[in-house]
Amino acid sequence: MSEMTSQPDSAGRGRPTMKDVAAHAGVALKTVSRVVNNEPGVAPDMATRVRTSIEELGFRRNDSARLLRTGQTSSIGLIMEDLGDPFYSALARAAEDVARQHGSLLFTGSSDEQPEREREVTLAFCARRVDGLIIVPAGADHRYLLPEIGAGVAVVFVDRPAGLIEADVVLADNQGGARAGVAHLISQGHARIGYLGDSESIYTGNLRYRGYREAMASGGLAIDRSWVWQAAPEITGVRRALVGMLTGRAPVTALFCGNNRATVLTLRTLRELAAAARGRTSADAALGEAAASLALVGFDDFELADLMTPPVTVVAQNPAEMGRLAAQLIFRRLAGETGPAAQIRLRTRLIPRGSGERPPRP
Amino acid sequence: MSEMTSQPDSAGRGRPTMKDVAAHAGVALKTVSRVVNNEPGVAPDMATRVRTSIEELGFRRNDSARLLRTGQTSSIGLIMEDLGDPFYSALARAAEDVARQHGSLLFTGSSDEQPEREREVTLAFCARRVDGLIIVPAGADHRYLLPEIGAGVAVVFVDRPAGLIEADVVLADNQGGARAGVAHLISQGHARIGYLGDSESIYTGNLRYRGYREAMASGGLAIDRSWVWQAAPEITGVRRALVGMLTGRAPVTALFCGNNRATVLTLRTLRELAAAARGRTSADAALGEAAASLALVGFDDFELADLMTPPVTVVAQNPAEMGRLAAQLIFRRLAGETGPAAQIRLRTRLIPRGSGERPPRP
DNA sequence: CTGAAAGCGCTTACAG
DNA sequence: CTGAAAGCGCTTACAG
Repeated sequence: MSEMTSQPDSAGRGRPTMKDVAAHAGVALKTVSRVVNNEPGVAPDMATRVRTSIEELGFRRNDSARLLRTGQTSSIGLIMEDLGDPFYSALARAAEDVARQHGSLLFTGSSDEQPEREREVTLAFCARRVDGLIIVPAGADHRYLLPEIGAGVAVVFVDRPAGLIEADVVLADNQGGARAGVAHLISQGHARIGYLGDSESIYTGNLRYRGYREAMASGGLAIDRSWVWQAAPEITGVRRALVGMLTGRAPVTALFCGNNRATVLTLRTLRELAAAARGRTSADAALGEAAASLALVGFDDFELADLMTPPVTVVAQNPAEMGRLAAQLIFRRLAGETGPAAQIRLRTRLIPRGSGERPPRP
Repeated sequence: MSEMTSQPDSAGRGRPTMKDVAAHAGVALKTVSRVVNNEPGVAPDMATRVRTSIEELGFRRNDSARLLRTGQTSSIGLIMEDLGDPFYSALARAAEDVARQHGSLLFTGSSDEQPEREREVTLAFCARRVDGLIIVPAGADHRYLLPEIGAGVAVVFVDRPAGLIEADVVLADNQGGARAGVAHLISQGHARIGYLGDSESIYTGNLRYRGYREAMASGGLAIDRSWVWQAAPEITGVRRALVGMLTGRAPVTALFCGNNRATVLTLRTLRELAAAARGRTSADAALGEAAASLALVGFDDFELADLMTPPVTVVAQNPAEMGRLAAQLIFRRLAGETGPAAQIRLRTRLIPRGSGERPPRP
């Protein structure tokens, strides 16, 4: 009275196994395995019998058990700063597609930029014996991965390189991109150009700032220290920074933003400053005018940049391409490729839309 | 010469197992298991010996093997339309956080709105014996999940209900939200209000369109069929729809957009129409003016809505809250809760920002 | 406190 | 073509 229904014996416990199917069909377990895996050499009538039992019992192979025996798990793990951030979710989606093409499933986890959490999530993936790891690192020391790599786990870093270990990495051309963005502003006639971006302790922040300085130097332009603001972008800091840059002894006429968040917060603040200027003191009015006419180029493209007023000129990265390449590197390694650690550097693309083509205010 | 190094014996194969640790430490395998799992009742010196061996061999427990024995996998699967879409990635991130709190890992997969792919990804998760599934359904028939549910897999649907099976579901108040959005436009004096959204064959598209009709009926307003456009939003269709609505015998003065993409495409098109009007025929100019003054309310909030010109009034859902609640339902079920299928309906929130408060053009 | 045996659900390697 | 045995790396249940 329990073999003819697809419901399991008791509350949730005990799904049918190959053993159950074998008993039901009156064959050996191995025969069931052959049918399930489409292995050749099973008599047609026997195969039919097994398939019928599978159907009746509602059997579905337990891949976890299979993979334990096989040694592979057909899964990879992706660790990034925040799955909820459009940059990373685009990257994740692309990685997912490559994984699927290779019959792999994708675990995703967020580190919130905390090294400890990166490590915790990564090791949890390793405990499940993922075949590969794609890591957007938060930490600076990845030696904890050495045993994993030694055991054959394929590891690829994205957006920032690994710390203290050799590993494949997919990067954007941070320095070159920033240089091009700032050079673009210079070519529009700007000489007083500010920089607002991440702290130099962050890999990308460091390189983009360098790009800014290089471009200024190439243009023969000095940098006033009141023009530079480097910290994790949040609204209060950005506001203070902008007011400082726009009202100092040598107010900037253009600004380069080091990342996505910095750009968006800047846009919000500029609009606020411009609005606050109406019907106020002449100092406010001057600040408002400066805010309203500031030229702007941002690192990272973002949705709706083209619908801003004016549309925002950006130096675009391609997160999907980064995710795709990283995943492809994983599967190339898993397929046996043994060359030295690869370093892929993706070109950035300057997209002029309006905000970066404004002339300097007289 | 192979026991003192943390490198495995041969190329990638063979990580140290509990058996290896036991041999190395000269204890029984079970003792190693006790130490690894912090079970009580191990003599301190023995525990130390085992820990030393673990360290030296670089042992890390294989959770897959453990979970095979335990019957749980401490993982859940999330299937949605597109992990790369901000709406879904916000949902995914929230689900990830809840999973982490419960010691679970998260598999993510995209269906691209294809029923077959939804099924394929979902069943792949089931083959790994995930403990639970969070599904944003693409298909309309989920009976294929019956064996899984019978076997104890917790299943929760999000954004749209399950098809042909009973299951927990977390929904937004689609109809009420749309009704409120349209009523808001009516309260601003609009009488000719268009609707641009998904086809009625889509669950949310159907309900939002109903909300639109209800609000119009409540306001005693008739709907001209030239005001309604229902299809998957893409730029060409949206453009044709808008030109039609703005130039017909009874041009609309306001528009309600049924979702995120519709809103964004509309904004893009309106700007284009307004720009094209300058220095053209008088017909173009009239169209441009109508486009430039159109009042707009959109279903779904989106980043930078506040920076549009004018800022966009929306009926906001809360994807993170949806993901959080869905994951919580999963773990409540896994904890033994056996009540009937829950249906959670989340309120939407009207956020006036400017575009929805414009008066009708005379 | 410690351990030898059986088993989770499959596949691998080997007989018939 | 079919199957009985061993084993993947752990935990469970039971002895000492």
